[in-house]
Formats: sequence, C-alpha cells, structure tokens
Amino acid sequence: MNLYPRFAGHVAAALNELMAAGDLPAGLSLANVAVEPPRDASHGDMATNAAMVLAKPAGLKPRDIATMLALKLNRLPEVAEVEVAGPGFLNLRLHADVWRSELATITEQGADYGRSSIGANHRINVEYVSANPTGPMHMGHCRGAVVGDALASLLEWAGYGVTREYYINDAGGQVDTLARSAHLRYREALGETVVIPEGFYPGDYLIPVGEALLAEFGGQYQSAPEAEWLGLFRTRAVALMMDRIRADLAMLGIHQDVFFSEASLGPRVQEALEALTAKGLIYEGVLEAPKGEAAEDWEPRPQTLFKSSLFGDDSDRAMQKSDGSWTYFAGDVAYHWDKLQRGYDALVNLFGADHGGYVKRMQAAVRALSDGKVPLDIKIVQMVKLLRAGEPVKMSKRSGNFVTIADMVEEVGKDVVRFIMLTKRSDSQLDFDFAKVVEQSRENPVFYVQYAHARIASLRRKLAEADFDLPEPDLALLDEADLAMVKVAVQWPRIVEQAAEAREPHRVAFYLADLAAAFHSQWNAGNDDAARRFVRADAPALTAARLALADAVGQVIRNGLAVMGVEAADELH
RNA sequence: GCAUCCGUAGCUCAGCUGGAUAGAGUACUGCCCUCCGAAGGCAGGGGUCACAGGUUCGAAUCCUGUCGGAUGCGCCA
Repeated sequence: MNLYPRFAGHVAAALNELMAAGDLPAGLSLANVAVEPPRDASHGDMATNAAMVLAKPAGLKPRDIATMLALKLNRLPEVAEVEVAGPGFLNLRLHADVWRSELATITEQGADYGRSSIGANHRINVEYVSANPTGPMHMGHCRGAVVGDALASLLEWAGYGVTREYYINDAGGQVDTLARSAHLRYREALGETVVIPEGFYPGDYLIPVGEALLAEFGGQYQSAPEAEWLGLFRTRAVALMMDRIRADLAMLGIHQDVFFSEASLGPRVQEALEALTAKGLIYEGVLEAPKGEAAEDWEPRPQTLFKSSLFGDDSDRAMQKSDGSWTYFAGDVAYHWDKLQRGYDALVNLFGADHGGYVKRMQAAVRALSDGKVPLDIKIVQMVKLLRAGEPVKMSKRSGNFVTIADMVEEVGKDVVRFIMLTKRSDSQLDFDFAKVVEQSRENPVFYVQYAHARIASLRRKLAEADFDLPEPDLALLDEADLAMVKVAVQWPRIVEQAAEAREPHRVAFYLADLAAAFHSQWNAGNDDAARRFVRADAPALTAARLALADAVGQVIRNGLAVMGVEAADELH
C-alpha cells in the first residue's frame, strides 16, 4: 500500500482507539481528516489536521486531541518524531528507512508504480475531439485531443474502465456542403475548370476526394441532378474525411475505441424523446426571443420542448422544430441516451471554448435521463494561440489554409506537441510558440524533463563503458540528501489520484517538472562536490545504491510521461 | 440582458475538494562555475492573491455583490 493511504489508516486506527477508550466521544466522523505532505518541508514529512477537524464535534481543544494522538502515533515503528504545531497540526517525521523501502517499492512495481484502484473499475466514457468530418484536423482540435487522451490514460491509471469515444457529426447541413464541395472536385477531376463558390469548402484536401470519387464512380454523376448523388457522395466523403482524421489522430498517438455516427442514431432520437416524455419533461410551447444581438429572422413558434430549466439550464430547449424535424440538440440528447444505455457509471465530455454555452443543457439532459445517477463532467478546453518567435502565426480559414495537426507534428514532433498542450490548465488560454517549444533551456518543461531522463539513462551507459562490477544495491548507503529526491518521487501515486479525481491531466506535467528539478539539483551537487556524484569509481557500493535511486526516478518520469502519452528519451540531440 | 470561465511577484503561470510565514520559472541584484551529458549553480530583493462584504477556530481557496477580461446565447451544427 502506498505511503499516504497507509498513514491515513494509521491515523484513523489511532483515533478509533481513542474513541474506544473514551478519550474521544464515540462515533466521530473522520471524513475530513487528511494526511498529507506539509506545504513546507521543514515541518516534517507528513501532517494531519485531525485534531482541528475533530475539535468541534468532540467538544475538545485541538491541541489536547493532538497531544493524545501524538502519543499513539509516536509508537509506530515508522515514525521518528511527532510534533504538535501551530493551531493543532500534527507533524510527523519518518525514519529514513521508510524512504528506503518506498524506493524499493518503486523498483518492484516498475512501470505500474502509481497505478491506483480508486476508480474501482467504474466504467467511464471520455468523449473528445469530435471534430466535424468536413476537413483535416487543425490546431483548434489539437489541444482537446491531447487533453482528452491524457485524461483517459490518467483515469485508467486511477483504476477506471475507460472508453475513448469520438462523435461524428455526419447528419447536418455541413456534411451536405461537404458532399457538394466534393462533387465540384469530382467534376474538376473529370477535367472541368471549377470555381468554388462562397459557402463551399475550398480546401485543397478535397482534391484527392474528388479523384477517389472519380475512380469509384467514373463520370456518371458529372451532370446528374443533385438528388442522385448527394447521399452517396456524402457517405463517401465523410468516410474519407474520417480516414484522414484518424490518421491525424494517430500522428498524435491517439486511438479512440468508439467512433459514434450521428447519422446512425435513427430510432434512438424517438426513444430519448419518449423517455423524457415518460418523465413528464416534454411539452409543446413557445420560447422567448433570445436576448442580446437581435435575431432578425426570429419569430415565436410552437415547438416540442424539453424542460431543461428544471435541471439548472437557463431556459427550456427545443427538441423538435415546428416542421416536426429534430433539432441538433435532440440528436445530442439521443446520443447521450445511448451512452447511458451502454451502462457507463460516469461520462466526461471535452468541449471547445466556443461550446461553453452548451454545457448546462447537456448536463440537464443527462441528469434527467439518468435520474441524476450518472454524472456528466464537461471540461472546457480553451484556445491555443500559435506563435513563431513571439509573432502570431497568420491563418486564413476562408481560403482553407490553416495549420494542421500534421504540420505541427512534422515540425516539432508528437512528444513536444503533447507535452506543451498539457502545461497549463485546460480552461485557460495557451501560447504555443514553435520556436520556444524546441528550445533547450530550463524554461522549456519538455526539454527539462526529458533532459533529466536522458541524464539518468546516460549513467547506465557510462557505467557499461567504465567496466567495473557493481554489487547488489544496498539502500542503507543512501543519506538524507539522496533521499530528498525519493520524497518527491513517492508523491507520484498521490498525483495520479488527485489529478484523476479533479480530471486535470496538466498536474502530471507540473509534477514531472518538479521531479526533474529535484533530480537536476542532485546532479548539479555532484558538479560542486565529486563525493555527491552518482557514479563513483572509488565507491562501487555507493554507486550501486545511487544508481538504484536514479533508476527509480527515471521510472517515475517514464510512468508520468506514459500518462501524458509522451515517450521518454534516452538521449537528447 | 443573461450564462460560463478567468483576474495570484515586472512577465508566464502553479496552488483553488479551506489550513501553519502564498510557490515555480523568467527578469532583476550579488557571488560562484568548464562540470557523471555545455545547453549553468547558489543566495537575495520583489505579492493589499482585482475590490468589498459574509461563512469559519482558520479563506488565494467556499458564498454574495462590484469592477475588469475572454467566450457563448437561436427551430444553426
């Protein structure tokens, strides 16, 4: 069992003993008792707020409870010193052997060190990317893709059963436009000179689609009426776009489990509507005019509405248009109905910042359909500003020229793209500077973390050349300065759990930067004082112990990078 | 008009499921440095955590309001 849960158990056991002995009133709730590393390392290795949290319900002074608890905890063999501090904190200092044995645990568990079972195998669906299949993936999709994928991995590490999902918007007017644009390219492939009118997709990426359509169908649809080819071309063009999107995602190392087609919803929409009707949440009504910018073409009309306002939404939402056809929202409700039917315990969606206004109605729908049993967590992913040496990169969507994911990955590599996308909370804006992200300096976290890993790898290489036999590592040879690094490394299981609970994969990137800093600091100490070096030809036993230490740190870095979907480098160039 | 997110050191950001003197990098100042992998090391100065109230033993963190910024609002997708 990992360090902190283990000590939480010790503290709980001690409190239960005090309750059993009548020193504390029986039946106190320990729910708010926390056992954590103190913010300031000089306070010790571990702290608990138990005395302060329990003071009021127990009707005792915090320091009195702390003193009783201290006596109990002091008897634990792992504890070197207990101190009551401040308003009633209990600070524990642990024996150095505790850190040595934690280090051994890292070595034993290896690539699984940090995996947790707090997810209890609950099934969770993470839907991300869901870019419209009308073009290749561009920069705007990139961050959501990376954050979603890393979050999915993180949840797997935390013990959830994760499904990675992509929703294909292949049923609206946009895909008709795609089909028409593809038809133009098809005619072009037949030798016509075409002009792409306003409102069509102008991008060059449709040229090969036109060629593919020509190869499949020959010239039979060149001048045929639209009704004859629209559905066919739509299906084919969407399929080709999805191939391309999958290839783009693969460049980022992303492979989703389920690609769910909106067009395939079919009877699900009616089912979802019936489910809501059965709950009395559907009615015919007229919505008020939207506020703000006046909508010229708005007029009040009776529609089929969902009472989403009962579930925290700002207004009720239309499911069916006045002509009886479904709204886009109805499709989304049906899609989430389908997810619920598939039996997930929790749902997570990643939305671009431009869909922020959609959050409440989706949560309302899921709450209504699942009777509040299945939480839908929606993460908003903010814009990325692309820069080149501080200057904004110019993009023109109108001409169809934008920076694609393929461009980015080709220029700086998958690992750099992924890492940088995780260096800020997803709900704040991110600058991506092509020049800075490949810089080899302390400021660049990708480099800094990879550099630590490369240095560790180089120790092994150096040793292979040096030709001296190492004994089995004896961790007892590690001193306090060596163990300082272990104290950072053993935080990893906590980071996994906390980041997973908060659904914030960026915390992994920050943690790895901290761990790398601890390692570099140790390394640099060796430059000032040769006695502190990892490899000491004059001391094989110490070298063996320090290498075990370095390897463990390298292992934790690899595990963290694995969650981020970044490969660890053994060498930098 | 309403909603969501944001406002922390000169700059870029952590911390936000309440805890002890608010952290990191960068920039700035002063020393040191050619090192197991150069792409530095150590130390120091720098903050009314936008503002005002409230809850609490305790608030950057929770609640309310104000100001400022971003985004969104539809029978579109």
